Amino acid sequence: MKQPKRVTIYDIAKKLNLNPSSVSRALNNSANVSTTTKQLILKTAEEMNYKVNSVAASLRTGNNQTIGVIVPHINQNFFANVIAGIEEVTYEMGYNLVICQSHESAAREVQCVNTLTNQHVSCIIISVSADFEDPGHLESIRKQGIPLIQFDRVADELDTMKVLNDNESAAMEAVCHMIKEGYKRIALLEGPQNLNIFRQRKAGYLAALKKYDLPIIPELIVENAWTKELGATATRKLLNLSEPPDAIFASTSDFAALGALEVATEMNIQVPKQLGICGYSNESFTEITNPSITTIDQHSILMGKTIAQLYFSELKSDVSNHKNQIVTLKPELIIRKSTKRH
Amino acid sequence: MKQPKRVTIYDIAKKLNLNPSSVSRALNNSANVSTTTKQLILKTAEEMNYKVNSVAASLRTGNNQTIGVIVPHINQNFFANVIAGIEEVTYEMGYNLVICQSHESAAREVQCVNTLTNQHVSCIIISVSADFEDPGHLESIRKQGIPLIQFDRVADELDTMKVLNDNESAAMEAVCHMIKEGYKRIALLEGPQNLNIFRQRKAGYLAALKKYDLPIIPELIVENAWTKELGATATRKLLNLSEPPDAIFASTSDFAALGALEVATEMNIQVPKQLGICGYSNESFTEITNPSITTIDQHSILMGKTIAQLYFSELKSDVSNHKNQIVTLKPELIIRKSTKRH
DNA sequence: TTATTTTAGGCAATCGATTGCTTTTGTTAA
DNA sequence: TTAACAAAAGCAATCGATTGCCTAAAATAA
Repeated sequence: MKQPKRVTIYDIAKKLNLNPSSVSRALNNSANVSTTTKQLILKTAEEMNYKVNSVAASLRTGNNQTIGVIVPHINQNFFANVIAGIEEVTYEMGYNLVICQSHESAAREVQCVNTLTNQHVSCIIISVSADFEDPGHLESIRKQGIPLIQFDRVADELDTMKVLNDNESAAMEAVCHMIKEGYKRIALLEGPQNLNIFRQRKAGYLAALKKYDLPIIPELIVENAWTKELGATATRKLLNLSEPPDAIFASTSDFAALGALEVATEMNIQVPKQLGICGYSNESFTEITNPSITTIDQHSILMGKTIAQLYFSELKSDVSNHKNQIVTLKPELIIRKSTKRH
Repeated sequence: MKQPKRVTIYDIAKKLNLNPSSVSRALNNSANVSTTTKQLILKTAEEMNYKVNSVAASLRTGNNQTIGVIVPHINQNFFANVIAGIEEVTYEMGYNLVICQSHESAAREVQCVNTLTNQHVSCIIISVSADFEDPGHLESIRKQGIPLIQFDRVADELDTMKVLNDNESAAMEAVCHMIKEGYKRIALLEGPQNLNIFRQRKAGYLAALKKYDLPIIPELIVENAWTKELGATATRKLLNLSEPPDAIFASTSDFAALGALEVATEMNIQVPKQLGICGYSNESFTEITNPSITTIDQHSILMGKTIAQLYFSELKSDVSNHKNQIVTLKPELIIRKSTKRH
């Protein structure tokens, strides 16, 4: 492919018999250029269709106004919304986003981190992959001196900026709501416990049981029921127990809740009368299932905005010895028909 | 924020008493470095935690292995999936994506184009915003010598690479299917006609009517029914006509179809018996509504992959006078309950 | 052993914008 | 008219990696 040579400040300088430095100053509207020549330069730049080469500018200034984002999948509602929220703020500040997907693979996550650090991005925002174990690559980000913000799924032990959801209290609230609705044998579909969010949701579930003096029944706690299919399988198993649960808290996702609902419908078990179902994430479909599914909204767009704002506020406050801020957002329980017994 | 100085090839060269050029060659595994020193350099680079500065490399080589993507919203299923598809291929090739949202605003789209061209991205991939009118900014991309790929929503008149959906034939197929199911007064919810995709879908609708010798009834064609709310409003209006339609083709989106379904349910009109409904896009919820909604799948991930592959194939074929390739994908009609009368 | 060819590595320019410092020009005050 | 100062513009180094060209050293051939 042909690459026509692009106009540089040297071309403008030569044409006007000026020095490139003056052209640069004029374009950046900085001091020491007379108004007349500034006008002239701007006009000529326009005429010659000049576009700044921000790669060169980045190299010189060491600041590339780019933020890297690493998420498991961009085509998942939650992450897509978080990114949209981040972008809303960064765009206003003239920053760009470079987006990478880890595809839930730690190995690929490491590669993403490398590409971003090589690019000298101004900041890296990450939500770690499902098989995350070793935070070595995250530490290397800090070693490079690049600000790091973890969100949602984080390496707890790492001292970085964080934007979190209060999963524990949200889960607790959800389970308490179910208990108040009269459910007594509440099953839990849990996610991989190496991820903080799933540990917290489980903790919330246990706390709610404890609060109401309900027993913890191990056979009602099902590991790794993350997808619709796994949720369905787990539900089928649960409902075939000699003492089946009267409610299911799909702490992993709304998809698992949907799987549960489909199995219940298929087995002719009435929701919410015979079985209560609560999901997690407020996916758009939860509103339109029959019955609609009670779930937890994570305010994903707000989360994105919060993340970006955190970065810019840190950027301004150049106090050298400050603590890494942790912001926790409160998710919201959305009560719908799938748990309304009364 | 503190920015510890990063290790450069000069640091490595100094430490080993070598020339930076040798370090560069060793790191790039190019010729003219002995195996011994190459090993030594790689080992030292590793030890010193060296990371290439790809900004500097980009400036020198003029190739930054970055592709810019501009879409209206990244948190819309179709676009999120297309991007995921693009990323799948570009990642393999060692390219990065810079993603921008136009938020359906032409003005903002122009700004996105500017940021991307300033960054000298290797390619720009775009699906234009809803209020798109003037392709000036797209032409400027070509003037800068940056390859441009338009997809889905495109400026027809502009000679660029394109990846399209065959909206017309898909819409025609959908409407023919409805006619075969016995629907006779089929309404159309249409989108902004400045966008090619909506013009094509309308054309498909008209072609189907023509094929079966059905009359075109202007009062059954509703403009700008794009969202769930607008779809609902339009449906309410349609169903209150003296001669209401017996089917609705929501060519704008599944959301409009969902709005239609909700209004029908609310008015106690049976779907599909009294009213057939067909959407567009195969959003995940269409499968789980009651009844499930007939729709058109656009193979969005495949589209993304196709776009990326198109870029790389063009990159290889450096024939200087070639035509801009146009790839058209065939969407797939997904027949569900909302149109199955028989 | 000498001549010739490879191979390894060094030198220095380059990509394009930015910026501290110096010089020139212009303006004002003495 | 000249000195003093400010404003405007020029000079040149810099950011870090890459690469064409050149030289020195090593390997091979004569």
